[in-house]
Amino acid sequence: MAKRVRLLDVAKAAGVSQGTASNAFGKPDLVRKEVRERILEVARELGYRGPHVMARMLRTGKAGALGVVFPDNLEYAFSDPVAIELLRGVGRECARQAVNMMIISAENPEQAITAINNAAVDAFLVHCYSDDNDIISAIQRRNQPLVCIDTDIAGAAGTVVLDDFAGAQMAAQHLIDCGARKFAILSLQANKAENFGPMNAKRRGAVSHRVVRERLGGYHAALKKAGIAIEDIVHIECENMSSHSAEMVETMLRHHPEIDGILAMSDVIAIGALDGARVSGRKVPDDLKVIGFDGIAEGERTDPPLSSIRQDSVEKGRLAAEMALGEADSDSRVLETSLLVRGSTA
Amino acid sequence: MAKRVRLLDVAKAAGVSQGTASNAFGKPDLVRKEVRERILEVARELGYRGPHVMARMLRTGKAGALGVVFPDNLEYAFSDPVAIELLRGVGRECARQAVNMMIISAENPEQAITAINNAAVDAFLVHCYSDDNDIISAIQRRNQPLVCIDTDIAGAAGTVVLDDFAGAQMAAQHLIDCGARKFAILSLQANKAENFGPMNAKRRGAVSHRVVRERLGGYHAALKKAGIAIEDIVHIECENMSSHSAEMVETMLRHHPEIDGILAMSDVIAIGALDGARVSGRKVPDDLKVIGFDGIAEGERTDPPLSSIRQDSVEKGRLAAEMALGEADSDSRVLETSLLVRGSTA
DNA sequence: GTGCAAGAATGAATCGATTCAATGAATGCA
DNA sequence: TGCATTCATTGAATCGATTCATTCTTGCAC
Repeated sequence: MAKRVRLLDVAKAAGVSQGTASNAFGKPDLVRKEVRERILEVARELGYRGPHVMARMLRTGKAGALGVVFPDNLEYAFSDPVAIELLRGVGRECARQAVNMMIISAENPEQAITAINNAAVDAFLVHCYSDDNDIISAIQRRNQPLVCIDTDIAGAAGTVVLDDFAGAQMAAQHLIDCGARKFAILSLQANKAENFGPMNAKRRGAVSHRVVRERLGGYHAALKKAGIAIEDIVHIECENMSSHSAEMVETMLRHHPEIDGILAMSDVIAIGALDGARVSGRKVPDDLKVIGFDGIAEGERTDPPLSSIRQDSVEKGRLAAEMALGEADSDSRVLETSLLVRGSTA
Repeated sequence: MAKRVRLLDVAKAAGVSQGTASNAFGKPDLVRKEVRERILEVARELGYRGPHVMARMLRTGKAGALGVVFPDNLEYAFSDPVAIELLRGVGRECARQAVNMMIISAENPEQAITAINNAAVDAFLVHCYSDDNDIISAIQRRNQPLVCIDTDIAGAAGTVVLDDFAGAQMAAQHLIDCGARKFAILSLQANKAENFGPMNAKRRGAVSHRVVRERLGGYHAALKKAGIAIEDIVHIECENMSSHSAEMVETMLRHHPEIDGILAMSDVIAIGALDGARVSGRKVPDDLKVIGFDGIAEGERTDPPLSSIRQDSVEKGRLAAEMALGEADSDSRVLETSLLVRGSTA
C-alpha cells in the first residue's frame, strides 16, 4: 500500500514551506491567492487527502465532538422515547454548532469506562438516573466539561434537570381533583439493584435516582395534603417497559381491587398500565384514572388517550449540549412541566 | 493553568524510559510487576490522567469509533422510528465491539462535508435514500471503509439493503387478495427535489432513491399481474410524516372517491393515511384497505392495527456496522421481508 | 567458564499536522 | 533616500503518545 501523502510532501512539491501549505488549507486568507491555488493544485495531483484529522486534533487539542454517555445499557437510549427526544435535542445543538456527536457505547460499566477513556471529545454529557460513581469519576478524571441531565452530581460543570417534584405534585393533585382516592404509584427503578415489584418503606427510603426521589416526593406531598396516608398508597417498582408494567398492574389490581387512581412515573409505564387495566376489566377513566409523566407523542394514540405531565425533553437535551459546549449563560437549569389532560383522567 | 502531566514526566519521575512507561499502561505484561506498580503509583502522585487519546490515535491510526452519516437532516434520524431502530442496531454492534458511535451532525450538506472531514473515525456508515453525491464523495476521499444502507453506491466497501421489490410486491398482492381493485400508492420522497403531491409519469421515471424505485417497481409488478393498468393507479408523493400524509389522503379521497386500496411506502405514512381515511368517513378495512411498510411497533396500536411489510431494521443496522468494522464475511447483503396482516386489511 | 535463549528495559524515530517568532519583500509617506 | 508599516512566508518547535531494533540482564545447560 502506498504511503499516505503528507502535508510536507505537498509543501515540498509546491515549493513552499510546510507552514504555508498548512495555511492554504486551514487559513486561506493568510496565503496569497496565487500561491494557495498552486498548493491546492499540487495537492490534488499528488492525491493529498486533506489534513489528517488526528494530527490536527493532537496539535490543536480540539476534537470537534461532544460525548454522550448513557450509563445504563446503551440499547436503552435508542428504545425509550424520552431518551430519543433528548438525543434529538442534543443533535440539534450539535448540528448548530457544527460539532459531531459521539455516543459512548458499552455493554457494561467496565467497558463504558474504557470507552470514555478512548473517546476523543471536547466535553461530556451524561444522562444518568443513578449516581453511578465509577463512570462519573472516569469522566471527571478526564478533566473536561461535564453536564449532567436529570441528576445533580458534585463537581459537574452544569446540570439540567426538571422540576420533577412540582410535576409529580401536579399529577397527583389532578387525580385527586378527578375524584380518585385509592392510589397506586408505579415507580421507575429506584436503585442500581434491580428489584421490581412491590416497594417497601425501606427501599422507598433509599432511592438513589434523583428523578425517582423527586417524583415520589411530589406525589406524596400532594396526597398527604389531601389527607391520604402514605401507608395506604400501593407502591410498585416497574421496569420502564409497557409490557412489564402491564403485568404488574394486572397483578396489582388483583390484590388491590380498590385502586381508583394510578400515578405512573413515565408514559411508557402508564401505557402498559392502560393495557393492564383493560385486561383486568377496568374502564379507564370511569373505574380507574391513570396519569403518566413525560407527555410523549404515543400518548395521543392510546385508548383512551393518556393524560400526563408534559416535559420538553428535546429542549432539555439541546440546553445540556449548549452548556457543555460552553455557549450557555448559566450552569444550572431547572425546566418546568405542565399538565396535559386527556382521556385517561377525564 | 498547570501544564498537563505527560507520559514522559511520569517516566522520568519513576526513573524508567518512556517506552516502559507506555507499556505499563498499554501492555502491562511486558513490564515487570514491580516496575509497573511503581510507574502507576508515580503516575497517580503526579496526577497523570492516562494516555492522551489524540496522541495515541495519531500514533496508532485507530480512532475507535464508527461514523454514522444521515445525509438528510440529522433531526430526521431521531424522529423516524425506522431510523431509530437502525441506530439501535448500529449501537448494539458498536457496543459489542467496544467501538464508539460518532454521529455526524450537520444542518446542511455543505456542513456535513466539513463534519465528515473532521470526524476521527475508522469507518463510515451511510444511510442514504438519495444518491447524494457530494457527501458520498467526501466520504470516499477519506479512503476508509464505507458501508451503505438502503442504497447501493459504486465503490462502497459494503452494502446492506432490503429486498424492497419483493416486499412491495407482497404488499400489493395482499391488497389484491383482500379484494381491493382501485389503488393509490403513497410514495416516499423520490428525489432530492421536494415535490410533494400527485406524481406524474415523468417524475415516476426519474426516481433517484433506490428504496422508492424498488418499492414502486414491486407494487407495479404485482398490480400489473393482476390486470391493473399503471395509468389507473393514483400516485402521491408524501413527506414521511403522518400529519402530512393524512392531509394528502383526505384530498386524494375527495378527488378519487373510488379508491379502495392504499399502498403506503412507510408505516409512518400509512398511519397518517388511517387518520385521513377516518376524517373522510371511510371505514378501514371495509371501505378501504391500507397496508404500510416497515412493521414498526406503533402499528400495533393504531385503530385499526396496521398491516404492513415487516423488516428487521435493527438487524440491518447491526449488520452494516459489523461490515464496516470489518467483521462480516460478505460485503453485500439483502435482507428479506415478511407480510404482517393486521386489522387494516382484514 | 562459555554460549544461548528468554525476558526487560532503553531511547530514538515516528505519526502529521499547527503555531509563532523571525525574516523578507513590498508599499506608503515625508 | 530613509523609515515605518503591512503583508507573506519560513522553519523550527510542539502536541503526546507508541513502536521497534538494540542493548543489557539473568538463568540455565553443557
